[in-house]
Amino acid sequence: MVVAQRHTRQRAEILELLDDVDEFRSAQQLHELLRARGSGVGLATVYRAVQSLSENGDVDVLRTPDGESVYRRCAQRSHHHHLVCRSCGRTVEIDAGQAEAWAAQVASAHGFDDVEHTIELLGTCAACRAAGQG
Amino acid sequence: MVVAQRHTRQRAEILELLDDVDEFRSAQQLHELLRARGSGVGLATVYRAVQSLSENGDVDVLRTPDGESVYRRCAQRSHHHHLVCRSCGRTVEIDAGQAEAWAAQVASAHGFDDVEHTIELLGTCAACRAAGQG
DNA sequence: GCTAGCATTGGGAACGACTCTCAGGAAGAC
DNA sequence: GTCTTCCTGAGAGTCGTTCCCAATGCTAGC
Repeated sequence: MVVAQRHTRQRAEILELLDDVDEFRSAQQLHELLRARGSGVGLATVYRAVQSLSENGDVDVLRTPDGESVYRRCAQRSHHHHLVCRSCGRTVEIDAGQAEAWAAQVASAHGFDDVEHTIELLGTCAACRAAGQG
Repeated sequence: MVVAQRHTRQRAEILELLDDVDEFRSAQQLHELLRARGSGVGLATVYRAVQSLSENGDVDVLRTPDGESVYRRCAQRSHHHHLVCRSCGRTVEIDAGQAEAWAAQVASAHGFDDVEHTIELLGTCAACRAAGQG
């Protein structure tokens, strides 16, 4: 049976916040932002929400180098990858067709099946580079 | 001044263990394996060792989906990627020239500089597939 | 609108990976 | 052998995340 996803104020607030924010944010950051907006949503609830949202494919999850999970509501619901600015967090959604073809080919060359891939790009965007040099 | 890396029994044991093991292992697993071998190396020491080894490029680090860092001594010291069997952990080191060219090109198309990339492949190897089907 | 049933919530405790602290020990220079 | 300095190990601490459970509040049925 399908699990009934109840519509609650908390979940709505979290979704609304995710729509307002363009960068990847951790659950803790989202929690703080909600508090700053005057919402009393609990941390555990934020964790539960982003988890179920990511399971449904409504938000994308990334792992930061220090092991924190960060979440973002992406324009594309289909499979894609991210090019993230290490300085300002600006995120570009990229189609990874070429890299995926490569991944599939490499995998089959080594006799591997059911291959998933992790492909993320981290760089410095033009604006931050200009700001850094100026 | 260059930091002097002292040669200790513990570090030697950890390196030796890493040479014996072909799959990616977490610090905790390495610690257990050392204990099983009768070595009294402490967990903190294992963490310190793998950290400094990975900083020197002597071991490769990966993050498991559940946020654990896993380490492996690779044949190639130069930059490469991994194709890992999700079932038995068998690891193939792959040259990622093509994917890297793609990454660099995508990045520059969006005005990004100094791009690092994370590219890892996870699949089921031929042996495990055969075993699973049999 | 009221009620019952049940998923959701929230606060705090628990958990797991990892790091820090600090006193004792060992490696390397002389 | 002695001395200096770095390394070690046990346990406490940190931090992100999940669990627990009583209270809350959706939702459906009336």
